[in-house]
Amino acid sequence: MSGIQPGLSSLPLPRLVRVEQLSIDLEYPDGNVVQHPKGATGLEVASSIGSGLARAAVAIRIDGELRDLNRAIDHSGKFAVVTLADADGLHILRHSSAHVLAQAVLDLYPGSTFAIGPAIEDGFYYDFKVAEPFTPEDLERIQARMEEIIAEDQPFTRDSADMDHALEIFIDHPFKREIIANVDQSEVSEGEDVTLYRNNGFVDLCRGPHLPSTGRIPAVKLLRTSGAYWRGDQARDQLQRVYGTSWPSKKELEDYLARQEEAEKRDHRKLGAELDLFSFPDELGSGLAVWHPKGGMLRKVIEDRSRDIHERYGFEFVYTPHLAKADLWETSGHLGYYSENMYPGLEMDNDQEYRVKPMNCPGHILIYKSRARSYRDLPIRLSELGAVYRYEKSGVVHGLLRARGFTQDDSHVFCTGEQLDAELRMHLDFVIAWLKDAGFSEFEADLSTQPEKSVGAQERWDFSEKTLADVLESSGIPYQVAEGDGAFYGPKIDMHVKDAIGRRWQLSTIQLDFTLPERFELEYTSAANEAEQPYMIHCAKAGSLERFMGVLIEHHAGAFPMWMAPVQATVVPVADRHIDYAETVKQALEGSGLRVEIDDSGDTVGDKIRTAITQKHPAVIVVGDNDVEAETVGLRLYGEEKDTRGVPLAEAVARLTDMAAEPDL
RNA sequence: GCCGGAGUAGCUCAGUGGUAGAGCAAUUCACUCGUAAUGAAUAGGCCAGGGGUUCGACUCCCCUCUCCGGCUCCA
Repeated sequence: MSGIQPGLSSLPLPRLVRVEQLSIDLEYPDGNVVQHPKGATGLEVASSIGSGLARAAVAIRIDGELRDLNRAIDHSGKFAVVTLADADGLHILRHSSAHVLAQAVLDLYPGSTFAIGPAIEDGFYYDFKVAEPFTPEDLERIQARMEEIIAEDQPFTRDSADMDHALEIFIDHPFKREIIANVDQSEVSEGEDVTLYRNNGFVDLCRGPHLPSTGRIPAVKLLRTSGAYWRGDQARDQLQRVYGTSWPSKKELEDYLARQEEAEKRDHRKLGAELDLFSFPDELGSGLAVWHPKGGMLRKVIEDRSRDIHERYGFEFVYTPHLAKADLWETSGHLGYYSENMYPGLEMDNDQEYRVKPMNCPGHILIYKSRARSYRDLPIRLSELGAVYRYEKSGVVHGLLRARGFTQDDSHVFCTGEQLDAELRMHLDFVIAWLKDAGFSEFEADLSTQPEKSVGAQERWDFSEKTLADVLESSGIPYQVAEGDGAFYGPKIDMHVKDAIGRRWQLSTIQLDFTLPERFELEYTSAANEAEQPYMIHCAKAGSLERFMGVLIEHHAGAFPMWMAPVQATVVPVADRHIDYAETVKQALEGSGLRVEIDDSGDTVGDKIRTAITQKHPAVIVVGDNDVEAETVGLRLYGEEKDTRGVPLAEAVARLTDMAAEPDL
């Protein structure tokens, strides 16, 4: 591949210092001032201000609008050179890479046709309809052809066509014709019905901008293929999608691939097996997990924490069965609109059908309804670690993140309209406290509002949405409004966290529900002695314990904060004669509530330490002759390469106990 | 559910139309060791399950199950 050299991201960008009638001066951070004539093309500008920038420049921004580098700039001088170091530059790089991909595929597979090929986060893809699905060998062939096209450094040129001409150009490409037919005329410039980009005979429908030429792609790699529906619609053609990534330098490509590998190492399914936390035995069925003792301890710690914090926030604990009569699910409406996700009914002798619960709400509602409620009873806050079963489609099951059986840390609050604001504030506090304690520090919320089809009184929607927005606003948590993205039964806040390697996960959800109180005819008696319908808030702070723990495993890469680690310390006796003392040490630690194991295998010290570190135990305590005599230990903490020897036992216990303390409630 | 890939020892993976292999883990023995792998020996398999082709199938074909990567879905 030819083109740009590494290190461009450090290039100094000029600032505009003077605009006169005939010229523009740009001053570089190093004080160098360069002049060039007004009305020059972006390419000329870039050339006139230094060869480094000329090589780095991929586009130009004029008055905020991105343009191809080789199109003339305007005469205002309000422009900025865009390089691959910019987000816009990267986007252009990836979009241009997608064009090269399409060009390569159309070259190599005559008769194939292409659909869309956008830049996406970290890369790009292109969708094709081909006679045979791509194989891994095809991917290599396509990559090789792409590299040829890049080596040929074909210039990208912009062109436009009227509708009829464009339809003619893409006569053999029905997906393109469909796009052309749907072009929104309000979005194209005057005189150009559609814009096209050409390079060396290849032409694609595109708004641009593009790199000046194919040779400006420094590093590109195809990653995988998959099926994808045309326009995301299951009922339409299934196309072959090719994913790839491209970067400003080979180094950055390699770094990206290394990050992907790092993410793979954190995969909770892999760590779950390595750390002996859980498994998904075939014998149970897809999406059904068993928790092994280590994972079970981790889960117990999290469940205990969940109960403690629920109690602190004023929730009461309830228990509801896993089965209920079909009638209940009829009343709740689940059989009407959720039955695809429900396990089939169990027929009983007396003709009674039972269903396994996919949600906990109806059970909690029955508790509410078990007696008449007064406004004096509200708010009622019920919570349960409730196991639910949902028949997820076979292709979507994904370890703990998408299982068929899972446990929600579910709660339902029933309150009056006046109480809604305070309740929602409490929920948001709760959720943030919970997530922070688990080790997350970056949060983003989505506020999803009323969709087109919805149920419930409009005034309730308006009031609730406003309250949710107020609560979010005063919390200071960054959020975005997902207009129309709410459930049909109510608006909601979804809380996302960023993990240690920057991925975004949705965990907590706080949802209003206007339909269940209606369907179950929930009431309370107001101060005015009138029957009122309560507001109902669903909330899961972790989401599901399984999913939460899956995310935790990936976030911490299996090295949990000490308070949740299933084994907090491993005691390693140097030789068999030290086992008695190791036992003493273990008991001392256990006396302070620590979870401790002794490695009394016949392995060498080095081997035992290796095992403990591989298992990511927070502390390794080595005891030998010196320690027995002096009542000391050798202490080595996870992540530290050096140990500390001769630590008095009492001090080690105190230190570790301190380190293992749960965050304050 | 859809498209593609895969399923061989507990794990990671070789392998071939002619009766199955390695490393790690396990077990046993020796070693008793001071901070990331002590040595030797042993054992371990219905090659995911079922059907077919063949003199012969782990290998080729079909079906099922499970997993992986995506798509779609996650009222």
